[in-house]
Amino acid sequence: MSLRLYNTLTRQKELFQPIDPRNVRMYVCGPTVYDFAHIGNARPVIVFDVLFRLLREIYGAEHVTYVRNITDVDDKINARAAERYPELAPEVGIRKLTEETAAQFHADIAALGVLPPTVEPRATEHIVEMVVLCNQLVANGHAYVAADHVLFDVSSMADYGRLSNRSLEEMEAGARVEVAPYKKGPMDFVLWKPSKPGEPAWPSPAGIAAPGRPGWHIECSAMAGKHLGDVFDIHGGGIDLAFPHHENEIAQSRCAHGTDVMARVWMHNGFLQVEGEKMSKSLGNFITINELLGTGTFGASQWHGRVVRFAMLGTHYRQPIDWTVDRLVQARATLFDFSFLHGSPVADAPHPDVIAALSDDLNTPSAISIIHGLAKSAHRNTETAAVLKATLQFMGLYKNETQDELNPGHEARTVDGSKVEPLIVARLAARKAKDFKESDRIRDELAAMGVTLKDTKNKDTGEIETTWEIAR
RNA sequence: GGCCACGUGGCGGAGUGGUGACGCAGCGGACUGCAAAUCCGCGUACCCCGGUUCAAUUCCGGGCGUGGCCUCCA
Repeated sequence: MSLRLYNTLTRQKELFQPIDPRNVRMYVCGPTVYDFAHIGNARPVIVFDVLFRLLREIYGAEHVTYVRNITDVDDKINARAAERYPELAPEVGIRKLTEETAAQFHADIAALGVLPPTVEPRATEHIVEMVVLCNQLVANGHAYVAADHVLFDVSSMADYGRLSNRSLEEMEAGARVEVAPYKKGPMDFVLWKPSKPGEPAWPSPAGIAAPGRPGWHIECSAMAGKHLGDVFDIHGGGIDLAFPHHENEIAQSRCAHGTDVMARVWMHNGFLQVEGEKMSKSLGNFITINELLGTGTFGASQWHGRVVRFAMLGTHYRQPIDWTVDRLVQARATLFDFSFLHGSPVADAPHPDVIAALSDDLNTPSAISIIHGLAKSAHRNTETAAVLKATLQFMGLYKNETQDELNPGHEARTVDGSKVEPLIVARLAARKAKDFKESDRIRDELAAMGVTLKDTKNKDTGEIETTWEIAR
């Protein structure tokens, strides 16, 4: 099985060859924990969860290390904590906010069928590593100290801009931001900055007396380096992070460690729109995972996590995706169709064709197409049904839910089975007597109770047997 | 202004230099007393204009449209 992945660094699909097949290493930028995660945040989490699962399948679960960080030091966090917990000391309020937000994030993505990563490091637990990086970069001439800041000197790096495919001249020409006076070059970026009173502060690197805090990009370099080494296999994130965040991560890590690359393969998922528009708070179409799962505010319905996941994976990860109610409706309908697998046995392994489809740069739509093919024969063939179920489970798309469970908030009428059974018996008797008027009346009566009937002919006895379920 | 994606049938969405995936919806049929479920069948879609080619939706150029980055937004 050969895995091919699109590498942003080379702009083509490449055969994936891990540095060490006994320890395949992947890093994905996780959330900055200051607010509910939104549906755009969910995309990379889901997409790289699929890749994680695929790598585990190919190389063995114990041979994959997946690091997804939590960034818990950031200007937005400070601002939000002060706003929400004005009565608390800043560090207490910040801690409270980041803990709560991280817990919410975990609950949200667990509902989306996302496996926990191997390591989930927090930025605030890696300050020492960040300070070390800063010192290394100053020592080897890639960074300098100015006005109590540590700044990365982009002119010191020959191929800065390689990932996002832009030259320094282009960037400077296009720059629209006022350049801080202490910067040597306009594109130089902050590795470390002094803390204002009330802001989190740590002892600064590079002989700076004033306490300070890290810049935006350094935390990922520090955490990736600590948990995955100077060079690792895959780095993922949203396409909007390619510049400047990933570009700067690369600059810091490579210049500190003296390597040609930071990660061998860089993967970026496409952007997400909502109902054809950019998602933004001002447009009022900003939608969090939590709202989708629990509130019924999007499309006047609550959506099961697997429905959200299925809807997300219906589009290839690099394509733009338009998040619409209709998409969720269709995803839910498909999952309803698969719920005939409820209670059926599970095979040990997913279907190889699905692994093959995913191995072609995570072609989830193609994988789903193969799944539909399996579903066709699974209606008659219990072995195929078991493989289908294993395949769906492998992709995190189905875990033995009933239709009711897949339809949260849709107050399923509780139906008293003991009342249904006698009516079914009576209807069968009426049918046998060819009293179809009576049998239809009973079916209507059951329908009014919210019960849908299915008649099947028993292959062995030739008898008609009736099963029932609660109507959708 | 610079850089970069995307534009496929009513909808969603793969893919390919030449036999038009797949799903939803729709239509027809089988089965059924009727339903439901299931099964079978049905769609000459590739933004526009040029170019390359025996052949382009697929390659190249231009245009139009949508979106992203260059503003610590995944």
